[in-house]
Amino acid sequence: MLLAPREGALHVLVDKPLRGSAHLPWVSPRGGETLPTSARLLARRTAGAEPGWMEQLQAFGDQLKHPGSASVSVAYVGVISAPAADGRTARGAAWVPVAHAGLAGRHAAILESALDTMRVRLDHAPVAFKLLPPTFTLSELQRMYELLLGWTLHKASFRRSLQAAYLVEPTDEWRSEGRGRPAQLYRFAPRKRRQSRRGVRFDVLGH
Amino acid sequence: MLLAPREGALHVLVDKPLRGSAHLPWVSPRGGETLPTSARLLARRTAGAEPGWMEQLQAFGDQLKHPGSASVSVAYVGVISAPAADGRTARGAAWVPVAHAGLAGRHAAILESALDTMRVRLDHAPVAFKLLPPTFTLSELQRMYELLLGWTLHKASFRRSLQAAYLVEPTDEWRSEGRGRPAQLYRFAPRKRRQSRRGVRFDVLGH
DNA sequence: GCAATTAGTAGCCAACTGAAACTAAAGTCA
DNA sequence: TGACTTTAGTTTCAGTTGGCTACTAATTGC
Repeated sequence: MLLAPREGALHVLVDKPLRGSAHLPWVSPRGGETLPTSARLLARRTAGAEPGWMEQLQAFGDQLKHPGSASVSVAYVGVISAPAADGRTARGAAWVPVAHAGLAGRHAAILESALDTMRVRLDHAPVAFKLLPPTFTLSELQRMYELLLGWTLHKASFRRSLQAAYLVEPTDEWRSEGRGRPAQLYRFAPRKRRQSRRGVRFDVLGH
Repeated sequence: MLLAPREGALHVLVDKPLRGSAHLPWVSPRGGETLPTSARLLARRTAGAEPGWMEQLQAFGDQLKHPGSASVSVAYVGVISAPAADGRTARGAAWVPVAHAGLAGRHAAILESALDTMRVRLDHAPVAFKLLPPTFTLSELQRMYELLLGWTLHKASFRRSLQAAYLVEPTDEWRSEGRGRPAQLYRFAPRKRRQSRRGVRFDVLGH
């Protein structure tokens, strides 16, 4: 499943057949390919670009047909940066906003769970950074996070925790975007720091 | 991969062949079984009991042999409560402490990653509660968390966040364990509450 | 009665977080 | 030129969280 931030909304790449409902792109891997390679090839073929970040989601066991020969689908999520996603997509494939994906029941559930997983991974992998150019303004970074998360963040808090984590460093360049004060450009430059052992977060054990 | 808290330490169930190094139990599913069913059957066969909690970890693509026929291994983690794990294990299978599992390189890496994943899920699924009897003392609950996490927690903080999350409710029973003050028994009774939208946790984006 | 042991609570302090209000630097337009 | 708008970035404050120490409570063993 491929996601891309386009025109201020998160989009998902779907296959729209001439008749029948939309579904997610899939492929049956050829011999000699590893799973991640297959997924990347599928991305390149359907979206015309390689994802900036990609991770395995889950394996689904379809009906197993013969003893010993299991039929398993392995789902991946990938995210493609906006400019790369503007390349040409495969015939029949189209970017649609995740809010109006119009997928059938099962595929809609996969999409929901994929979004949840991607949002959790956002805390652990530099997904947002891979979707931005090498240097970016902090407002761009925040807008990217908000787009991926689907909700808004507070500017001061966002910058404070970013500062505290030593993830970015300022360059000496500034960018003027027309109106408003020019913004300083930053680059992703994480510095190692010891991970503190947190307690248990009972509050997210939601039901 | 099956885990169980036994004698104050987290144990993992390994297959110990007569010669060669230990490895994790595995199975090639029969026709007509779904993936979770296969995993539960494997658990019952090797550990003699069903896990109280089980989730899919990851799929590994081994070398794909023929076009169209992919060979994929799907890894699961499960956790079995202490009494259930004391049943009879399959021939050649044995519970060993995770700290001294003595697995070969690739399997050792899988174990490490499985533990990490399980510890993250601990915040999101009632893993610890499924490993305890229906009623339990708060000290038992804390010890279970510490055992699964592998580090100690602070009593007061633990109880405070547990209280704030409305996850347990007190019964009117008390248990005396020999020496010391008797402990009140609690039961797992999560009450719904709206999930607040947290900001971004840059601090866990470790490298 | 008194020490030892385990359960449970109170309160302090530092760190974190959300919100609002502020300053700063640019463009727009009369 | 100078008020107004827009975006960037900082400061401050108050409320919450989380780790820690120190306390009280109830039981057994001697």
